[in-house]
Formats: sequence, structure tokens, C-alpha cells
Amino acid sequence: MAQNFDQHTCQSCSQRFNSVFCKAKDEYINIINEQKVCNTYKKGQTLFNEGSYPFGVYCINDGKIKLSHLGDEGKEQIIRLLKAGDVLGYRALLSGDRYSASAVALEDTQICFIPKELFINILKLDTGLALEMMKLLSDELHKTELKLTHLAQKPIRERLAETLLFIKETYGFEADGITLNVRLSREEIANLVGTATESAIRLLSEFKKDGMVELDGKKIKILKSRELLRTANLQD
Amino acid sequence: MAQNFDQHTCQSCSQRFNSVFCKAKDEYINIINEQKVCNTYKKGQTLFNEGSYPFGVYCINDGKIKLSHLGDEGKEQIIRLLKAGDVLGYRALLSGDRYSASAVALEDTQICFIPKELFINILKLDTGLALEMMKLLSDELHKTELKLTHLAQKPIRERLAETLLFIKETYGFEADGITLNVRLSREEIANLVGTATESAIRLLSEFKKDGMVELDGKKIKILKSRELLRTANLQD
DNA sequence: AAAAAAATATGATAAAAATCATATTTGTAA
DNA sequence: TTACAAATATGATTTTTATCATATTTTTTT
Repeated sequence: MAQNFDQHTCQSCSQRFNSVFCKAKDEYINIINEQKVCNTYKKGQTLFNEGSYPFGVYCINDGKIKLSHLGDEGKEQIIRLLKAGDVLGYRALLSGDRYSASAVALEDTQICFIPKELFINILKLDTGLALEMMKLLSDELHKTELKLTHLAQKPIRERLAETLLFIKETYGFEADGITLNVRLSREEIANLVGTATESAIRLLSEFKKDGMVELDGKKIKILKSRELLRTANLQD
Repeated sequence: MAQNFDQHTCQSCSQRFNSVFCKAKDEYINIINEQKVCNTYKKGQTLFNEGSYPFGVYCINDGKIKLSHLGDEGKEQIIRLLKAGDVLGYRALLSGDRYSASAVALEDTQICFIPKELFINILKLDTGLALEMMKLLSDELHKTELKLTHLAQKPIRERLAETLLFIKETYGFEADGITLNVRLSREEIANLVGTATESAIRLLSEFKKDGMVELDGKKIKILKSRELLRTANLQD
């Protein structure tokens, strides 16, 4: 598997046109391909830690990553969920900052690393990539602002429903078409919603009682998307 | 005043090197100068509304602007406070979206408008500007993620203290060195903190009783920054 | 497989925050 | 200046949410 992965090239990567590099010129993709370093991270392994200095960006070939802040009292706040084709580590790099969040693999994940210098240089040379990068940043900013508003104004029940729908949007379903295609602990779900673990557990039980979801350990099946959407009470 | 303002050029603008355009080449600044449109907005006037399509970016020459979302129940959430040298309207433009927030003048404000086409074209030509733009977006993303974490994890008292310090950082003090240099209603402060107006009022009264602030209508004097900082309980 | 540890679940209670109600003050228009 | 409206203030109450306690289930280790 890892071997197979190592043989990939950026040119033939399945995510070539499914990532921020979609508009990048082939000549630069070739250079990236030569300098990239590919690695496989086991579930639970850390790519980088909040507070350390970035030395490049990471591009997910396959797998799932969570990005999270550690709050003042040591409580985790998950700020992004990432999947194949997503890039991470660029925020700190472009700000000239340390990482403000940690990245941890939610399952075995294959990732390519692109050195900082190279990435910045290509960003300067390739307008298409630069504009895509700005679009990515703008989209992330928008999503985060929306989350902020919901966190400030919506009750936990609505936010949990929204979070489940968000997970569905991000990772989709398994082959059965109803089971969320990721394993998250109740605590992680709570840290995504921004609530106490017990509250998340309790509300999930209620959703189950209401027939909206089915719970089987960490497997969550969405039985009634329509009703979940209504529960989320989204207008925007 | 407005006349005087109209005579300004981007080349000689007081914010020339105090904005995202700091690294932009003079040749492009000259073009912007020719195509910009300058306007004065009265306190309370709207620059643009959530939901409408952007046709350019705004650059604040002098004054103060609030950017806010309207939540699902019609409650305002203020997501950014802007001042001279700040640019706004770029998020939607770079995402290719409608505005996700409305911009309203907090006081009489002088603003230059740069048409969309021109801005994008220069962004493509001027690497310095493009990188600064990415830095701006990354910085905003960082700030928003931090706010999100605090909103999820910190009690209102701490967030109100943090908000007062944030207002101080953004707008500074008046000549007396202690009065916050902006007039915000209690409701606006609440919408910045992400709480009910009554809660903001109540907590402000407590801060006053504790001697940390002095309240005189919409004027807020910071008497004990040190203690306010301690109350905010910031680690990062 | 048994034991230990961790995660999940659920009830009871406490704390935080929102809402409702009603003064009081301030600002604004007649 | 008075009258009116809006904003601010504050108390009482309700609702929401977190915390604590403990049981049960699941997972991991021995």
C-alpha cells in the first residue's frame, strides 16, 4: 500500500484536479513532484503540533485528518475536517506564524509534503495557483465565520444536527448509503459542536429515540436526513 | 472635508503602506488611483448588504466600519471591526460568492472603491500584492478560528473582557488615553461578544462596580487594563 | 479469557445564560 | 421644554447547558 503510494506522481495523482492545485501549471506540478515527500500516517498520529513552526504544506492523497485548537483549559476544539485532495498547513505558512492548530490522522492517511520554499516560490510564479489559494482561504474564512455565528446564536441541538450534516457533506456515506464514512468518538463530535461531551451523547441519544439516527458504537447511520435538516434549522 | 478627501491620490494616501497594498508596485497603485471612486459614508450608512453581489473592494481611508452577519433569527453577529487602512469586500469577491456579511459605517467614513476587474487583474500581475492578500486572509482566518474556540469554551465574562481589549487594540484610545475611541451600543457590544444584550449590560455594570471600567453613555473608559486582561484569561 | 481501562450512557444537580418584566435614563423630535 | 421613543439598567424567572455521579458497555491489555 505504502509502496504503491510512493510510486504515485503528482502528475497522475487522483487529486490533481480535485485540489487547490487544479489550476496550477504542469511545469510547476512537475517540480513539486520531484521535491515532494510522501508518507503514511497511522490513525492517531500527529502531522504537526500547535505552536511549532511550519516548514511546508501537506497534501492529502487519501485518508482523513482533523485540525484542532487546544483551548485555554486544555479542551480540544476541532476547527476543520480534511479529506483526500485537501491541503493543510498553509494558514500558518502564509501568515508567517507558528501553527495555531494541530493536525491528527483520523484513520491511516497518505500525505505528500511540499517544502515551504518551493510552495511559496511557485505561488509567486503561478497566478492560477495563487488565485485558487485565495479562493480556498476565502472559502475557509466564510465557513468559519458562519460557524462562529451559529455557535453564538444556535442551541446545541441545532448545532449537533448541523454537525452531523457537515460530516456527511465532508466524508459522505459508506457503501450502504446511510452510515457516515468516518469514526469519531463522542468527545470528538462534542469538540466539533462546541459543547460538553455528555451533552453531545445525550442529544445523540435523543436523535436516536426520534428515529433520525441509528447508533452502533462509533458508527452513525443517518436515517432521516430531511428531519435532521429541519432540526438543524439552517437558512443560509 | 469630503472635498479634501477627493483630492487625495493613492500614491500619497496616508494608508498607502499601512494596508494590504503596502507591497504593491507603484505602477499598479497609479492605475488604481485612476479608476478608484472615493465616497464619504455617514454614520449608520450601509456600504453593502449580505446577499448581494460584490463588484469591487473597499479601502478605508478614514473612519470605522462594522462587518456583520444576520443570524437565522435575525440577530446580528459582528464578525469584524475595521479601521483606516483596512480593506473589505474581498472575501466574497475572491470566493466568487455573494457577500456573506453587511458593512455599516460606525462613524462618518471615507472610503475608496476599487472595481472588481481591476483588483483581480492587478492581483494576477503583482505578486507582492497577491502574497499580502494571502497573508491578510490567513490572519483573518486565524483570528476567526481563535474567536470560535473562545466562543465555544469561555464564559461570557471572559469574552466580554476580551472584547473590550480587542476594541482597544483595534481603535485605541481617545486623547485622554483611557476612553475607547469608538461609540458602540450595548447591543453591538453584545453582538460582538455573542451574547444577549442584557447579559452584556449586566456584565459591564459588574466591571464598573469592580472598578475595571467607567461607563458614561456609550463612552467606555478602561481604568484597569491589567485586571481586564486577567479577567479575559487569555493564554494565547 | 479475565482484568483493567476507556468510552458511552443516563440521572441528578448546579451553574450559566437567556428571557421576561419593568424601571430609569438618555436622546430626539415635536 | 415637553413628550416620545429608544437605549440602558436591574430584578425575577425560566431555560439551557455543564458538571458531577454512577452505571453500563466497549475496547484494550495482560
